[in-house]
Amino acid sequence: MVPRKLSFTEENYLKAIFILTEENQEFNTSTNKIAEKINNKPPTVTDMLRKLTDKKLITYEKYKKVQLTAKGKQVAILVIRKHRLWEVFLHDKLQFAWDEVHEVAEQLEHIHSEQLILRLEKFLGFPKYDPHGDPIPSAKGKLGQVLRTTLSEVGEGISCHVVGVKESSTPFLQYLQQVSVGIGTKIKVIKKIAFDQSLVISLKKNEQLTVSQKFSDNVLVAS
Amino acid sequence: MVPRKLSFTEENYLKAIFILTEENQEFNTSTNKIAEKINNKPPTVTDMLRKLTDKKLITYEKYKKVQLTAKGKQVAILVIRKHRLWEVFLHDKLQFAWDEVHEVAEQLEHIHSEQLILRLEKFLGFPKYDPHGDPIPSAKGKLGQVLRTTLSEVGEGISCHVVGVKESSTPFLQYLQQVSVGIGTKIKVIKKIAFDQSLVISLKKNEQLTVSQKFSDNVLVAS
DNA sequence: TAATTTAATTTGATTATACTAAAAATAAAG
DNA sequence: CTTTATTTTTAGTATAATCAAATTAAATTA
Repeated sequence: MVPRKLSFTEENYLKAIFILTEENQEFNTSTNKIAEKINNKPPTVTDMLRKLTDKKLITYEKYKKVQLTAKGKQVAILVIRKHRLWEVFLHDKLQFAWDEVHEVAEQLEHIHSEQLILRLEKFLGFPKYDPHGDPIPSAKGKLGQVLRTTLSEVGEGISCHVVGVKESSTPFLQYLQQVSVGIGTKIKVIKKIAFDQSLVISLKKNEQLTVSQKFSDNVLVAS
Repeated sequence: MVPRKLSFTEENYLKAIFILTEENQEFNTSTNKIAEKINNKPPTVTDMLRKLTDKKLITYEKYKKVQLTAKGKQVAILVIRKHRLWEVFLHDKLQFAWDEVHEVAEQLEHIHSEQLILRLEKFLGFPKYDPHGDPIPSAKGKLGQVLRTTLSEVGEGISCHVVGVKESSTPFLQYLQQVSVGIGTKIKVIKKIAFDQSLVISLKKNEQLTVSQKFSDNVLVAS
């Protein structure tokens, strides 16, 4: 079913191709985009594309676009599944801050062991989302919907909880910490100021806070 | 202090050299022994020994013996620390069987993140031994004493608990499972048969079992 | 559509990790 | 203390992943 074990590098290419096609809502992508994503030079990518084509993980002809095959897509999704489950582990169990989980998960996602991931998933209580609010694919490779919007799109009187941020600059993350907003924080939108799209929100009972549009545009929430 | 990040391969060589010198209670080891340990051919080892010498991780001159430097030893011990902590995680938290932890830990031991290991150790409650009964080195690289003997050395009337096995062949491990002996199993030595060194042992109350010398020589216990 | 710009590939090297076959050094045996 | 056997290294290749420089194909612009 799943092909023989792939190298870290091969897995990273497949993941990059998957992410590039997903985030641009397209079926395919190109050599240079992949090169930039992976921090490699285009000639390196060309070589790898040949190799992945031979292994039937992508479809590709030279000077043309790159597309994942069903098999390649499955591998990519499973790598993403591993990445996100490890992120949950690092955040929930080891108390890694939300913005520290990625780098380590980049390494952990390449550990080869189906059992490990099945058991990890169970240990974590079958989480549906990672600490950034991205959905965790199922063991069968089914990728859930992204159930989130920006805080700015939430209507008056509606409650939601924080699942991630769009921007991850240090000043923004520090500001969030300062006002005690993090993953899981419940927020109720009290009022929308029509003038500048500021929001009056309540965190806990009796605690209100006014935030700018720039703030609410960069906080990702789910209901 | 610690040199720049080493490759998986380099770390594996250092670990192999460390284990070979430790288990033979010597200061040094040889090309062929290393080759056998890591399932490579001698010429491959020679090349790597050159490289590790350049990096001042070992001392070595051609046709002579191999010895770890202080630096090399430290790296080796930290790899072993990571390996054993991951084994505890796999066994205690993910319910991996005792004989399934090794393979996955072989991969996990090469994840580079000091924070990860410090937090993992805390999460696991600062364990002193791995599921095989081997001591877990401290963050500073201090390696504890091995507090164990073989079951065959336990005197009549004395109780102990299983911390590991010497042999790990499938038939032996299956036999252990069959008689419900695993990590943590409490054993009391009832009688020693002088004739052939068989042991009569009790597991739970009212449950006695007679085992051969070959068996008791291969079960590791601590009091 | 011809000229130019951009994208992608080819060519030729490089580093890391392996191997086989042959040679050399050391150790063991007589 | 030679001869033989063992251990280890050299020499020459191989694969995977990477790059810079030069070339070719495709896309864009005039």
